[in-house]
Formats: sequence, C-alpha cells, structure tokens
Amino acid sequence: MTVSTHERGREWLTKGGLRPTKQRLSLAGLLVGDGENRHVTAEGLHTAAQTAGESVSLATVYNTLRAFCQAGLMHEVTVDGTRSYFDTRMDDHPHFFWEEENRISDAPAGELHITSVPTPPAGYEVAAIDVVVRLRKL
Amino acid sequence: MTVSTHERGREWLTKGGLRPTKQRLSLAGLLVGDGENRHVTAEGLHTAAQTAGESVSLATVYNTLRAFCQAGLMHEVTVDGTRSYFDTRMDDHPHFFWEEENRISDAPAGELHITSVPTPPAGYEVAAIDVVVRLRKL
DNA sequence: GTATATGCAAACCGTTTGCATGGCT
DNA sequence: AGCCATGCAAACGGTTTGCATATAC
Repeated sequence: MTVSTHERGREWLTKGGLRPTKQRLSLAGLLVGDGENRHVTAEGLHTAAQTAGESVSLATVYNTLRAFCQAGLMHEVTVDGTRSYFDTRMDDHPHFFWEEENRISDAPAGELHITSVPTPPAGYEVAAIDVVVRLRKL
Repeated sequence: MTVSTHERGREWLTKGGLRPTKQRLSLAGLLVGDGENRHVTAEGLHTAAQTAGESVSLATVYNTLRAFCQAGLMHEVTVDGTRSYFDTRMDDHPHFFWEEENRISDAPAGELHITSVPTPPAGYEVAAIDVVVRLRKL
C-alpha cells in the first residue's frame, strides 16, 4: 500500500516534470496515492499531511499546490471567495458545492449537459466553463 | 435624470424593505438608477460613489451590499477567489469573466443551455447553478 | 425615544513573499 | 557545486467587526 502510494506519487511528479522532494512526494501520495480524484483545500491538505505524520509547512503546501497547477497536474476550482479548492481531475467538469460543509465533489458524470456554448466576443476565446451546482440541505 | 435615478433607487429599497438612508439611496441610485443590470465589486462601487461626490465609507459599501443581498435585491457571484462581485440581476444566468480585466458581465441570453440538471443527493436540493464562461484574449 | 445605519480603525483570515537554511541532481 | 525547494514569520489584500456617533421612524 505504502509502496504503491509512493510509486504513484512519484510517477505523477515525473509526469509534471517536478523534482521528487520529500514534501512533494508526501503531498502527491496523499493526492493521487489511491488513484482516486481528490478535491482539497490547502488547509485541509496540510492537516492531512500532519495527521499522516509528514512534516510540511503550510507555506510549502501552498507553493506546492501552485507548482502542481502550473505543471498541469491539478486545477484550481473557484466556488467560494474565501477558500481555494484544488482538484486532481483535469478535464472540464461540473462540481457539487456542499454549502454547509464547505466541500466540493465531482457532480455525477453525464447528469449535466451544456448545449450551445456562448460565442466568445471577437478577439477572445473560451478558456474554460466553470459549472458549480450549489447544494443546500433540505 | 437625477430625479428618476433617485426614485428608482428609492423604490428598489422599498421593495427590499430597507430604510432609505442617504448612503443607501446613493448606492441604489448608482446600481439601478438607469434601469440596467450592473456587476460591481465593493471597491468599484465605492470608487463610483466617491466620483459621484457621494460620501460613503468602504465599510458601509460592504455592509450595504450585504444588506442588499439579504434583502433579495442582489446576488453575489463567485468567479475569482480574490474579489466579490455583486449582480443586480436576480435570475440564475451565466456570466462571462474577462480574465485580464477582472470584470464580469452577463453572457448573451439564450446562447448557453443546460439540459438535464444533476439529481441532488438525498436530503439536498439544488440552491443554484453557477455558470462562468472564462474569456481569454487571443 | 428607540432601533438601526454609519464611519473609522483595527482585527481578521486565507494566501503570498523575503530570506536564510537545507536537499536534490 | 549549483540550483532549487523548504520553513518560518512577517506582509498582504480584501473583507468584517467593535464601538461611538448620527439618522430614520
């Protein structure tokens, strides 16, 4: 388990052309170690690292997440002005935002379809379409 | 012009059940005085008020925008973690986000259609669907 | 008169940065 | 050896808050 987790993290870093330092391996392991997509906040990932006994400073978590995004390994998702969310899944897809838990997750595939994307104004292109489905407890 | 601007602002406040103080009338006039929808940041509205010769403190702009939202007169739009945008148009509609100008506007009506909204998980309802089309200069 | 809105400045919170130290290749 | 990542703490920027004053009803 630990072995494959680390291997996966290491491969992931290699794919992004990033040097496999101890902290990056720790964080990469937490993010992609089990092959699932993950949605984290910097704070949350920092806590997860502490809990796992890894020593990574909060500043490094921020820097590392930024490096992962620049390397094309992750995605920043904006759903709430007060926090940044980072997603390991790279294709453009809709998210659920659980308002009372301050949490995001992928919206079930195929349940939301966008037809007829707006024509961008002259001189502009559509960089991405962010879709956030806000969920509220009944 | 000035007269009808003020009247519109006053009516708008009344509709939200808010006391028509001098500052609220100023801001309401700037927001809905010409009957158009507006997308503002707190900072931007504050500057607009200054320019118009109205004296409103930044804290009051924030408090007032929050009051307008709570009263159901406006909407907060999240497109960028670093700033809050407020929209006078109340129906659920997609936005353009102009990345290099840090500005939002309504996406042209009818050009984006969402079919088959995701089924909310048991115990939850869909509060809103936020759609942001990010535009980048070519 | 009473409740509520305003202004100011200070607190706040998530995020970023400067700089010295330590690790990777 | 040289470059780059890390950690810490301090700076940062947008937003909120506490408290005294002023205003609407």
